[in-house]
Amino acid sequence: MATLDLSPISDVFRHQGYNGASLSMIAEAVGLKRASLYHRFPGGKQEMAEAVLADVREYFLINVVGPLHSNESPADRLIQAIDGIRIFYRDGRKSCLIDVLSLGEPAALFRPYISELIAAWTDAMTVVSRDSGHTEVRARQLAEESLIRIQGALVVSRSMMASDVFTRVLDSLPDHLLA
Amino acid sequence: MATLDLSPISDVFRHQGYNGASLSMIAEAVGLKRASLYHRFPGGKQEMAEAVLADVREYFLINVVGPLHSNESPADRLIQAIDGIRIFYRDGRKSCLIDVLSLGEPAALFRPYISELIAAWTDAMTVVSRDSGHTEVRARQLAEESLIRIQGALVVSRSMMASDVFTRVLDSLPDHLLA
DNA sequence: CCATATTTACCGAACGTTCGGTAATTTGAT
DNA sequence: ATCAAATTACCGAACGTTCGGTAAATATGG
Repeated sequence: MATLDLSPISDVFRHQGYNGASLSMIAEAVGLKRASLYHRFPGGKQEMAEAVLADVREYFLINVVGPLHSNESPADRLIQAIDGIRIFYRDGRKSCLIDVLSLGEPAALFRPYISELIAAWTDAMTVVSRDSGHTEVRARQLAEESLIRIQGALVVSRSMMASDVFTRVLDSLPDHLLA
Repeated sequence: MATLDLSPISDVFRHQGYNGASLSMIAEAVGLKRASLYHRFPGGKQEMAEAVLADVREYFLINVVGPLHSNESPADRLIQAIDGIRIFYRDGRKSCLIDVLSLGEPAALFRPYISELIAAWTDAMTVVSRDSGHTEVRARQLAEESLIRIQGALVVSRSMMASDVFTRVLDSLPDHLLA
């Protein structure tokens, strides 16, 4: 059986975007020939991207959204979630699929997946912020703001090749999000 | 003669990314045949992107950086700059070349241009923040933070197709940046 | 008429995808 | 446990299309 490891494919999409990610790159990344990819993904490139998105979704539910909903203290929950985020983005060295897959005409194919991902993430941050003492409305504002800062930090640190920008934003999250 | 209008090319790059922007798309956008582009841009696709970046740079220097350095009040300066930003990004409906051109392997070609653009922008916001009463160090922090929030808002509002996210961030800029 | 601008026609390479076929593995009946 | 049958995994070669780019021919304006 040996279900294929999706993270090399994820890396290609995150680094190249959807259009920029060629099947040759993907095949080389997973150690298969181009044709063999169609055994694992009969739906072709689009199915590969969808599989990667599902994989990312699972990671986020387990390592970010899950911790944010636990019954520990808001501060502890947020610390765990931040760790999950930091690891996922490799300290800001890896781009975000939300960013990268929302470009060009292929974006339409993934909008539903991406919207759901953003919603789950924002909701979870809203919960931990509210639990720390903020009103529901304020908590939602702060959660949205946090998502924006994370995405912005990823763009800026990538375009300047300075990953400390991302690290700094992550470290400041508790102060921004919690009462 | 009639020097070519670069904004259609800019739009293609911003919507599709560098890899995703094909010469066919660009040719159609400017109303020329593919081959004719090589009369205007002997350097090919890369020269087109560089020309667009130079065009963007000029816009920013005139409509964003310039106003931020004027001798009006910091609040008035910032308002003018925000207008320049809002128009440039069409209320968040258009992506940022800084984001889009820092993806994939072609990113290396544009890193110098992009770094300079970011530096000029950040410096200008630092000036207006310092002039409003903040210390140099704090002003620089806030300027960097503002750039991050703008870039993040562009990503989020694009991926959710909700341009109000971007508008809200722009409107909140004076409160964040000025003392 | 001349030069510049634009076009048509074309190139090799890479694209995503399909297909026929071959190892390798799993299954099922003995 | 054995061995043929069936299934799974993978590959090489080729498909038609589009890519970025070039050369030769035509159109346009001074």
